[in-house]
Amino acid sequence: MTCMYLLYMPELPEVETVVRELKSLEGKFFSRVVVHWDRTIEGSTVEFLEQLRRKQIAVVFRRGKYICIELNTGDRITIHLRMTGKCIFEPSERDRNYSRVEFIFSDRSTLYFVDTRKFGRIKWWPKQEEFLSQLGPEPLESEAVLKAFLSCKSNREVKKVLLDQAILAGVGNIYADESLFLARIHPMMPFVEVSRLKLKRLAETIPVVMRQAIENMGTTLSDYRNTKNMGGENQNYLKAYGQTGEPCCRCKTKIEKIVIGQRGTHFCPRCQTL
DNA sequence: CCTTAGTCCTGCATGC
DNA sequence: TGCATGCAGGACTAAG
Repeated sequence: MTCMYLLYMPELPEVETVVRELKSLEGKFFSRVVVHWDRTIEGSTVEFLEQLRRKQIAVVFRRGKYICIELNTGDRITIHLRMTGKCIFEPSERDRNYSRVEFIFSDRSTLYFVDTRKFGRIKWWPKQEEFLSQLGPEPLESEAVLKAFLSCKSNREVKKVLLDQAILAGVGNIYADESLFLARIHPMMPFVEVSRLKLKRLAETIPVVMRQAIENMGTTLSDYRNTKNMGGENQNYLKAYGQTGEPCCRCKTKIEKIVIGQRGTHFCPRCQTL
């Protein structure tokens, strides 16, 4: 048994789990913000700090894979965790070495943005600016997903379409593989060639996969932790992702791993045919 | 319009 | 044991 080194990718369910905890920030005032790694802030860090100065948080919500923080001024802040980003109130010793931004509030509580690989991004959006307008619909209702599919005429592989945030907002590598496995669609299949029946099946599957993962507080493979530094449970329910060489739960054929668009893709070659 | 490759980053795994 | 190398990847950008 080889020890698999798996990365964590915060997708919609992981971000949703974090956002639910970050709701505790609503009503708090920024007291001091410290930026340790400048590139974490998109745009001008000086302006970022200026715009947050003494402002109050009104609402915390999620859009796709973005954590959204709306201020009383109507301006917003987005946090994208990318690969290894974490929002933590009580960092471990190790976490402290990778703390990129710290938000200190007037009640003396502190939110640490910890990010080993420095891919995560935090951005301030003025009230009047168009906000995350390039994102597709949320993949939590099968009707919305089917509608998005039916208006998509892409010739790209179905897996690539699922990862395209402009088509659906929030699906990432893990849940794309899981959804395609459950819907029995080969990830390499050109999207336009997927039958109407299979598209309908996929549209019904994705929200189920997402909701189940939210219920399980997300998938923890290596780095994912919620704000209390605890992992989720959904990794125990994965049927395709990270199961390379393991028997398919339906037909016992070994799960294979291929690369599509520079991303590891797991599927059952018997259940998911071209 | 499309698709592909490169970029950012670092820890961990592998190989010699 | 130690050191070099390569791999992973979300979103963006540049090139073809």
